[in-house]
Amino acid sequence: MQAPGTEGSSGDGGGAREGYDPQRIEERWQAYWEAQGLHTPDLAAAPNPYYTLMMFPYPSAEGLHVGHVFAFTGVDIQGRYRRLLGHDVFEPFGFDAFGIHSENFALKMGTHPKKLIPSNIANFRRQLKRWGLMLDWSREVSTTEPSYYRWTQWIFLKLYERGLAYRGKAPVNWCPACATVISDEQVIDGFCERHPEARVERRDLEQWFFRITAYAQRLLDNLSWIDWSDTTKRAQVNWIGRSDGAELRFPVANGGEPIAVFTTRPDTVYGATYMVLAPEHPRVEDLADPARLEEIRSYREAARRKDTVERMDATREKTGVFIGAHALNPATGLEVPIWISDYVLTGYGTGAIMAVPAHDTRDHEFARKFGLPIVEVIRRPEISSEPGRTGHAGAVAKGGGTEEAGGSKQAGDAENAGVLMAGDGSDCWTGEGVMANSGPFDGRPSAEAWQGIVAMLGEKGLGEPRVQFRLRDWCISRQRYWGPPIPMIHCDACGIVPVPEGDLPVVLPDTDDFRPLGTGISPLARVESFYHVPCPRCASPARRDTDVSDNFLDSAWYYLRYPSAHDDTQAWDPELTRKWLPVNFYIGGNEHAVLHLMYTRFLCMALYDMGLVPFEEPFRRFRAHGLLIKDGAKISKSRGNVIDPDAYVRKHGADAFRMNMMFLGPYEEGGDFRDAGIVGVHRFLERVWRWCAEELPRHPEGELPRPVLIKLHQAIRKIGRDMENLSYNTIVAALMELHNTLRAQPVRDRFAAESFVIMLSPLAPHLAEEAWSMLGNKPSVIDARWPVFDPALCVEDSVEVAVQVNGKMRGTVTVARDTAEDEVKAAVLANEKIAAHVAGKQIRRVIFVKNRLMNLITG
RNA sequence: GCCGAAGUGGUGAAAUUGGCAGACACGCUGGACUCAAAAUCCAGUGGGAGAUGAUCCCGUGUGGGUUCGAGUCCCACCUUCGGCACCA
Repeated sequence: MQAPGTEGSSGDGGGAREGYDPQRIEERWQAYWEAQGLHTPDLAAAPNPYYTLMMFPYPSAEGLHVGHVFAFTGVDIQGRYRRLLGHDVFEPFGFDAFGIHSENFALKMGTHPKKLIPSNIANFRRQLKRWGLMLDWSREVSTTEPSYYRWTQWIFLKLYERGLAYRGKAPVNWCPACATVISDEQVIDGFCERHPEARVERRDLEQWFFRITAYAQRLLDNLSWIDWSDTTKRAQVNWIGRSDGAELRFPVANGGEPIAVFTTRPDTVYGATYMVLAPEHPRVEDLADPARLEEIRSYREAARRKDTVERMDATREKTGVFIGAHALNPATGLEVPIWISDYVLTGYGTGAIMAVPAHDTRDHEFARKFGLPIVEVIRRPEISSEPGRTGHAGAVAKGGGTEEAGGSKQAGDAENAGVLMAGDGSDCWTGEGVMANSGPFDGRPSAEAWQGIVAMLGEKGLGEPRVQFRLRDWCISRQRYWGPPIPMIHCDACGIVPVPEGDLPVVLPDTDDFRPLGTGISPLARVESFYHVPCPRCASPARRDTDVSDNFLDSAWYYLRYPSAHDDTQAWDPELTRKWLPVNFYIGGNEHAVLHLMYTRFLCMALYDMGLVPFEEPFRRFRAHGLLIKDGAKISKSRGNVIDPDAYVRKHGADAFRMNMMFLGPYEEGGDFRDAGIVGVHRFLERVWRWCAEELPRHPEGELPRPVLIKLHQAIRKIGRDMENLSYNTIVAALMELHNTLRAQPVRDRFAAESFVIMLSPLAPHLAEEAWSMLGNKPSVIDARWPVFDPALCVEDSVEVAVQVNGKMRGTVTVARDTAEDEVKAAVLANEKIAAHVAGKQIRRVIFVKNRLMNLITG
């Protein structure tokens, strides 16, 4: 194909419209890029690999929305910038087409998802091409292709071999709207991530889990060195939730195994006046007084029925039942009653706690309600010793006073007995202090006693330090249809048997009967031809697992597949993987901080441990882009504030649309989408076009004045720096500023014009390509090199020095750069207006910052 | 409650180490061109005072502080947003 050339400027193309015509320019160059294969690197031969990645979407029927344009453009700019720096850039794309979203849509339309996906994908591809993204379409992947999910299943088998996939019965999250179990990460404040109205229920079901908790410490440790957005890392730190504490064991009063608790405050053990077990704790029935069993069982039943929202509500009144048994406080040796209450969670720590009502607000509330003893063991430090805190402490006292009126009398009685009963919540001190009522530890700082107490109990075999993580294992099975079948077979004789690798893929059967019933049994359990299978081990009739795996497993390894997209002998080619991975730069939304991004890191570490990949972190650099909202609300179909990108592209062109997105504000902060600025960007591009098409050709070639040259080199330096920091909004501003300056010059300077066009090209690739040709270059500008600035030309010859008198701005003086203090002072005093401010006063002191400021202090 | 980010003109925003607050745009006002409009171009545009001007005062959420000098640093508070949260 012939290069489109500069017909726009020659004006001889019959019917060519006057002026900047984005539609025509953009479509022409897109066709050229595609025909030339400019976005398809030779992965095996490329000497200088650079892998940029955007989060692949699920191909919905609505098409891509502005949030996608915003996210993808930010990645594309990086890709184009790296290419101009001389890298071989690989920027692939694919489709996350499995999952509940696609399936629900298909159910709504009464069609099979398989039938809907191809047209949706075609529409996505059309949009993405129209936006001018530098995507390598030759290596597109779709997670629903058996050639892809074969390897998803293979990964499942690898994890199983390694003991990282296991089947377990546990209370799991059941979303009634999804009609399947979901993972902890998909539960947001007790509601389903996908259905903000659906309260998540707890169900006891046998499920497949991935042992992500085995990697908790490594997932945490590596955060210290990976180059990721801080916000994302912090979200992961919170989610992993490491607590440093101790496991303490409380002997049972009438014999039997001691009860273990986890606590972060072993220093308060002398104040543990009772114990609480989770209602589901396995020892409850053994320990309980048989006379109380009925009451206990009904409490357990009530707790079981509560959904996640209720159970997580920390404000609701404490409930509980005494089980009629006692344990011995391992420090004091005193008998303490054992209760059950649903404020203690099963599945965290040991599912049991020691209750220290004097120093834990929850235990305090519980003790107050049930009249349990409260013993102070840590003296609160004197508030008055900290001057800055008076106001704060006053507010607390006031708040406490209004809450509980009857508290003070009890406190008085208790004090007589040598025990302090707290009058209200403010008397429950949860901070550090000096030990009291704690035997040999009295008088010592609590922070110090912490270790001593653990050591003392350790000697008696009743405790030791322990680290606890909040992170739970990843529940991977889904009772739905549209996903990769879990490659496992259940045999009555052999138990669970993995599908032999050679039999992969386990193909998802075609069926029109895929509606989920919400019974906890997958739709695949209704497809006999699917689940009837001989046991691979003993050949007797067996049954396939009828669940499918979580959609997030599909996306946890897609980045490994792109370079090897066409390899049907292995999931990824080791050679290409070593060469192109880890991904150099990944950009995506922070809503995936603990979902996709955590799962992907876990899986990568596991694959690394198995020797299947040569790195344990998948993404060298990750940046979270901001969330794009509209009128202060999240963009969503249900809110009816969806923005159609195609309409903007039709009206202003892809270049203006891309650039406007980047001009909205800081890329990593996101913000409100508004189209008010797009006309400004459009006007700017129009001026650039006119400059290259009409103005520059009229100007004589010549040298730019030195100040303009300095501006140019400063702009090159700034834009390069901003590219590294993703400060796209200031790049747009800098380009506009530079263009305003260059355009005012009546000469044509080749370096300046080309530098400008090259720096414009990552943001507005089509116009830049057109301009590149109009400047007399051969396409493509993609193959140009980023301009290099001259540091000597980045500093002005003369500078404006700000002049202050007593710290107030009184004017400026212009002097040669690096002029010494005396000379500047002379210039300042020669300035009448400034001199007027010091007239008749003595200059006591002069503050001078070279090239910037002079501040005269008078007496 | 814990952890973190942010608060700047009418609007989106900018501002190396503390050193001329408001770059770049949008919008608005006035002007040029036009029969007229659109488009384009030029000028102005934080608030107040000053007859206009020179000039002066105020101004980066609130209140203090450090400093010759604070949008930037410190302390306290208010508001908004994000993560975690009956996690022991």
